[in-house]
Amino acid sequence: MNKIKSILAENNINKTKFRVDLLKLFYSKNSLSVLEILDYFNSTVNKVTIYRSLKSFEEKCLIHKVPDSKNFTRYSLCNKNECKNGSHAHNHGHFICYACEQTFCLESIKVENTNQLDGFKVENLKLVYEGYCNTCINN
Amino acid sequence: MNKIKSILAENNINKTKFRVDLLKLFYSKNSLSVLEILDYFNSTVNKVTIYRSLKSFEEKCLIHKVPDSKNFTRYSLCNKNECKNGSHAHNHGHFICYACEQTFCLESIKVENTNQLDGFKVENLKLVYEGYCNTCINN
DNA sequence: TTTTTATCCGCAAATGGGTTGCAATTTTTT
DNA sequence: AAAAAATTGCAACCCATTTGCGGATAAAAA
Repeated sequence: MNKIKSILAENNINKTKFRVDLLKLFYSKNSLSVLEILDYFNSTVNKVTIYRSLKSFEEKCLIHKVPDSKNFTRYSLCNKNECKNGSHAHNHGHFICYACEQTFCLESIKVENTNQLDGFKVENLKLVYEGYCNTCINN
Repeated sequence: MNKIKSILAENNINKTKFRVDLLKLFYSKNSLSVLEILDYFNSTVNKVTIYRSLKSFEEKCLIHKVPDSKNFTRYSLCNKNECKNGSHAHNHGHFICYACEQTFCLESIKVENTNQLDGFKVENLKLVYEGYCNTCINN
């Protein structure tokens, strides 16, 4: 997939084998944790490299952090309309599956922080649905 | 405050000086982290004791975990109407202040998971507001 | 109130996600 | 091809949280 390499190039990220494979992987998954990445590459890559690659991708708005069932670091691909110029405004809800522990971005659920709260100045709102995804229900 | 001791007694928790003081402290704060508790007691209590007391309180439905700005462990007093018999159903929203990093339970914001989502079976919904609390705005 | 039993406590050490320093390797630039 | 910049792996570290265990304390039984 040449698209992957051009994305890296556009964002001034070196096209090393690992980073190309990692970005490719993100295009095939809803979200990824460090451990899942480590497993996918069969520990042929150092975890420090993973952390640094994720940080780099995040700074270039390729991926953004998503809530995780265990509060670990987990990322999903950014939506180009939402995240730009190093600023992540992923104003959509998320779904966490109790069974597979996967996190899904709910692009259709737009989060508007219009709510006024007595005693508070609201600047942001986070919406996280939990339950079971269809894949887990039908397995 | 005799109320504190009777609550501990009802829940089969030993009324040690520390646990009485800790529960009392919860009645005077919106929420507490382990570090805040450690500071309050001027490190006269071992942090392991704090972790174990919190765990015990949580199991007895005296306190429940609340979201924290840094993903640390943070607890607030339970609402007797919501949490019972070791099961926590704190179905209300939360507010996290960017400045003081305090978490507030929004008892008035009831969270109903009525939303149907295509491809998912929703069992729970979490709502976290972020911004600035009045105390921080007016200081 | 003494004995017994169940809890609770502190200390030390371990666990585990995430980070940092640094030297070696690879990619990009010139 | 050489120099400059980015990436990698290794070891060590940081820090929140957990676990094992012996000793202390509180509650229950006698």
